[in-house]
Amino acid sequence: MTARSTDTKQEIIRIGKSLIRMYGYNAFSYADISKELNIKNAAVHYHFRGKEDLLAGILDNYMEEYQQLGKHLQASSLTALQKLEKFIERYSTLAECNCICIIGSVASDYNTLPESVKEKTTQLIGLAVSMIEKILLEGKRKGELHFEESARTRTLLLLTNLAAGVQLARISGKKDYDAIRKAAISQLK
Amino acid sequence: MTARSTDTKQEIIRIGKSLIRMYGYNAFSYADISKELNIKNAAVHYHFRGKEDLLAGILDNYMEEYQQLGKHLQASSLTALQKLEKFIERYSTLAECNCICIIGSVASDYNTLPESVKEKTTQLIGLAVSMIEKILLEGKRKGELHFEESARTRTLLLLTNLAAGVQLARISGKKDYDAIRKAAISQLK
DNA sequence: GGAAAAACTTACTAAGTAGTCAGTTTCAGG
DNA sequence: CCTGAAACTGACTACTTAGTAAGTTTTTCC
Repeated sequence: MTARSTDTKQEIIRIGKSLIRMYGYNAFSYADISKELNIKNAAVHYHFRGKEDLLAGILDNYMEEYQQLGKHLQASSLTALQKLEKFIERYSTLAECNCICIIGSVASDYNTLPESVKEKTTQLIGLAVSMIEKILLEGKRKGELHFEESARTRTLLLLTNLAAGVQLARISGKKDYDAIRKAAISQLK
Repeated sequence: MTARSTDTKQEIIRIGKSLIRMYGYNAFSYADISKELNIKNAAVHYHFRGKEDLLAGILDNYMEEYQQLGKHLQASSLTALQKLEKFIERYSTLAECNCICIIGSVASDYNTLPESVKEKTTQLIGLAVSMIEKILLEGKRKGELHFEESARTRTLLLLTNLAAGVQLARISGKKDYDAIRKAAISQLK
């Protein structure tokens, strides 16, 4: 909104995060960002030399977000199930605004991403997986959650249900996402 | 390869199908197709007036493919589990060539697709879902497969595991896809 | 208040995009 | 063999893209 503010860089990332989940890496442009911020596209280039630098910034931001969420959940007094539901809530929010998750977005566009950021996508997924894995293990230990496969495999099953669930929700509607969400949770109880 | 052949139109669709699963709708161009076929981009426009017509052709082709597969499986003497594995095999092939499935591809790019083809994506997913649903129902009836949720919900769980599974495989490797595949099948036994 | 650094604009480039149209080649059928 | 339709080429357009360079405004801090 207000140009020439000290947090333009953060605003660019904020809008970039939204655009990449809404349209994907190849379908948004510097013009989309500069228009929304009422600045010129050269100003965006001032903060992020190239599109791959912007993508790197966006991914770094998501990693901080995930790490913060992980710490927050770990320090909380919630049950494992409640922690899991807190995480899943993020996806429910996405399903409501026709967005897909950042993981599904970069995974879909992976073959077109600049080499310099591919490694970051691996790290991001690693963060998300280990966060869920910890919650599942805690839940199993405390007898709150039940599953037979390894915690990692269970994590992958849940994460793919959610990631593709919000993708599907765009086309076949939010009801399908809700069915997936409920079934995925009840499988773990 | 050979230009001026009578099946240029089919060749365009063949290459388009590959490109859309490899890079997504927004990341391939008429130039990619014309180069591979050694023809000019105007020739591609001769067969498909615009990119949205090409996408429509690609989706129609996938629908035929699914319908044919559905009939073929129904007429076969395979067990429900074997039918399911035949379907899942398609995804394993995708995971090996860094491709994602057409459903995940159009779902990821959905917000950027021309309005005229959005309906077709709904139909395509409907076809895939009902095909798997039938197999699951048959398996349950014959006592070969076991699940508590509705067949449709079970179908959605499986389809999302597979669709996001091949997406994830691009980044974190094929091992994760294999773990998902095995777990998803054994859940139904 | 003045200098230096940060933030931004103006004005541009080069490349790639889908798409058009007039003309040429190829091919099938009478 | 000739004609007409189908398939394709050559040469273009209008537009969008990421990206750059030089100059201007704003902010910070001594």
